[in-house]
Amino acid sequence: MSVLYYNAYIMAKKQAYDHRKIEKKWQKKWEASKIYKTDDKTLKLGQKKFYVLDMFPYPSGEGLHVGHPKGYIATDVVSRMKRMSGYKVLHPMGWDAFGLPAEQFAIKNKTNPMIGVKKTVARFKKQVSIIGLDYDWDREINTTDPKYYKWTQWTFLKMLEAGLAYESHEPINWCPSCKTGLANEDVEDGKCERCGTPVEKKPLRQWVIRITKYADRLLNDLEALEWPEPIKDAQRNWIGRSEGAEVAFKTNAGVDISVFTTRVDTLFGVTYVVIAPESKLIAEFGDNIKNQKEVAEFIKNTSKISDIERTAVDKPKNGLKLEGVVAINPANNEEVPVFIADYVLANYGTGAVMAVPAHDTRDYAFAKKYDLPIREVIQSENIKDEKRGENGDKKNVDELFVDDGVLINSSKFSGLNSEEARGKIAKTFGKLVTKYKLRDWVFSRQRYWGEPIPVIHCAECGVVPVPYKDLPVVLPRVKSYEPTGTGESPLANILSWVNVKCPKCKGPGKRETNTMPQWAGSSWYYLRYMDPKNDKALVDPKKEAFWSPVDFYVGGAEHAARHLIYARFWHKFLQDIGVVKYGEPFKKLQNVGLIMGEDGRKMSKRYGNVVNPDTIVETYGADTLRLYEMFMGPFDQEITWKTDNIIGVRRFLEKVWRLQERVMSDAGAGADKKTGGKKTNNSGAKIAAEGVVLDNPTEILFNQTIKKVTDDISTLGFNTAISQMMILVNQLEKLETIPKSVYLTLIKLLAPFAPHATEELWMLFGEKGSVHTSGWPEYDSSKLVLNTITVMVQVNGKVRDQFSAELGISKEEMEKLALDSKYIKDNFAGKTPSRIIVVPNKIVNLVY
RNA sequence: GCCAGAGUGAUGAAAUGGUAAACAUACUCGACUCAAAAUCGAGCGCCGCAAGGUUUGUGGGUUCAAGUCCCACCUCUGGCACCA
Repeated sequence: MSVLYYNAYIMAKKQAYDHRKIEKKWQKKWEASKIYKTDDKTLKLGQKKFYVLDMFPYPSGEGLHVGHPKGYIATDVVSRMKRMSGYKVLHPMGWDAFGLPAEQFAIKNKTNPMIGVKKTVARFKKQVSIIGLDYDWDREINTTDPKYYKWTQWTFLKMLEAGLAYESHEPINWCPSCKTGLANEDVEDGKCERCGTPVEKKPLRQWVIRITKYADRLLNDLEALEWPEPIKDAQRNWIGRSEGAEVAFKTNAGVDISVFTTRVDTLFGVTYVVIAPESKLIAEFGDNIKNQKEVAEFIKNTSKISDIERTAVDKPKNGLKLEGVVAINPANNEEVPVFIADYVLANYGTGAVMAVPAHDTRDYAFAKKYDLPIREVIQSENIKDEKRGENGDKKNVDELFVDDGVLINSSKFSGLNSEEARGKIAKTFGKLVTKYKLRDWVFSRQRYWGEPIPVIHCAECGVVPVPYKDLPVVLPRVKSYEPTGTGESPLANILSWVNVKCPKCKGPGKRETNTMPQWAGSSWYYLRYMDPKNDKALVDPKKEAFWSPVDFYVGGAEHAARHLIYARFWHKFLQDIGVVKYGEPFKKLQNVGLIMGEDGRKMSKRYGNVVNPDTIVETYGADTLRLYEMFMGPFDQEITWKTDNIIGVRRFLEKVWRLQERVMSDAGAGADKKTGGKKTNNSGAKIAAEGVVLDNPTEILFNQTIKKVTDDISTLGFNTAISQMMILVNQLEKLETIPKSVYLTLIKLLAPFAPHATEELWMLFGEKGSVHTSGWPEYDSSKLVLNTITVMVQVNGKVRDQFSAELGISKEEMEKLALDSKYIKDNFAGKTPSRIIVVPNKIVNLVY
């Protein structure tokens, strides 16, 4: 049915469920009565608390599409259910608003980004509000608020004090289009994550955070987290721990080349050594290098090509021999040549590798290209000698074998397997070490719209932190937000801001003009919600102790290796300096599956497939939108939006609405308080006096529904929770009368999903207060199974017949009834089964 | 290449090793209606008029019993990737 048509239909049904009136009314009332406000005047440790958090959004100018609120609705359902269950609930919302999108908007419109952010926040908030989410808006935060970023800067200074923040001049990832340096995490496939431009290497002074110091803790503490395994794996992968060995190769230049390898068992197979073109060793070799000119040229050419070209896997490896330099393999004292090559990375391991072409794909390709010797030192345990030349001569063997195996040609280590050999060889010729792929966090951006890094450069004193009392260092207004592209941020042009006195010597100083990356503010925002107005501390320790950790965190999987790593790191640092108690910020994490456009592509303006939630709310209602997004499919799964399918949950809500006409007082409940004036007829009064009870099958279904909805919300099986309620409603529809207590229980179960309609019905039945602060229903565990059961008769595991019986029927009785069944009599008369398996109350399997 | 996840009707999907396809959409037929919509009723994996048979990516295995557990393979999705 078309949206237009449905509109007309709604208009015609004035008597019926009118979501427009109901939803606006209750949103206003809730706002006025502040029923969702989190009261933290009294916080007792041990009190039932639940902190449920959405990854806060970046309020972009485009506004919401229908996919954005999916996660918010889920946390809303959980938060409402927990509130009804008697928990003290914290469910806040805020804005992550520093960074490029807001800045680009500012450049385009020549307005201060603060103004742009205000506008987009207002729009965003309005869109979120009409969905009826139960946020405590008194706790709203914004990362661009100086009162907020004061504490982001404060933490940076603490890191500086702790030696975790340092200045570096190493070449970093540089996006020539965004004109800023990027962290490793901001580079995807060698391209800028933001704009897709291939990233270049650029030597630049920058602030870097020593996140690598936390690598092992970040890795080990993953174990205890209730996070989806794929996300944990992504983090493990990103941290990339490898156990290996460092071995020093002496050179004729008097400088050792230290190499890192995970395959020290192949040490006897080294036929050359390769160092990264950026390696400092090259300078240290000095005049020993005879082909200086070519080397300089090679280095220059390598630095020019972008990372994306350089790291393409199938790209031929380029290298150059350092003439005049030889390294000595400590294992056999053999002299081997030294190369520089683009396939060796300067910032991993030691920036130098020992090349074993017989047992490493890259070394093999390089050796083939430059015609270098290949020496086999590992043999497969399975394959015998068949692949090798006559007389055991392995000199010209060019077979590539990369697995573990048995050592050959390795003096006294020959015959050991790879694993044993690694330990022994490392001990003899080097040392065991652990390396991580994780890189230190490049923390400077040469852009305007970010938190100023609170340090002052003084010619006399060097880097001087801004005194804590002078925080925040407020981002000044500028005329132009354009990045300069020179490696300086636009802030450098505001001399009145830049030029300050050195806090130490009172001499002339200059403010740092780099700003922090977008991920800074979001690394600790969940702590600020606990205590949003505190000007004396990042968070009050008592409040932190009460609310931490976040019990349930919901957001997109794309943050696996960025926000979620940065936040964990930041938190651990705050733990180390005593600001927070626990080592992990987010106890349980759940990913939202994306909602795709009807054409199966990502929802985007570009494809014209964006569905706006406002339209859906206007046409079908917020409650319907909420139910639909929860009913679509498994929560964490990517799913295609289909406006046509919304009608199903809308029909369900209307059925629930209409059921109110059949509601009667329960047995013994006395006169009905009022059912909205609808049930005052004679028959109704009579039944009310006598009371209504459910028949056994419905009563069982009713209790099963309470159980299933309760369980499913906890395990995020929202879709099955809703279908269970649909089953109950379909059953209740068949009844003449419904006990009021049953109906009100249904309303409560539905309340987290459809808060407006249920609140209206709650009121219509004259119940006190709000359904959302009423208690969560409990089920009668003695009434979960039917008295009469259906037993299946199987032959060799295939269902052939069935019979009904009383619950609790004995095994013997079941067996007898099965043998008496028609199918068995017709087909197996007179035959005795070789085996009979009886599953109590369920199945009899006869094996013939 | 490495790591992880997923393959079930026309569609979204459901199923503690125990009746596969619940719930919902679409579709077909019927009731109501001058008519349409809404609503209600019936049907709806595949083969078959029916009785019945058969079905969870492919092939094997474990089990009385497999969508579910194990092995191999195919396909798709996501993450990582010259990380030594």
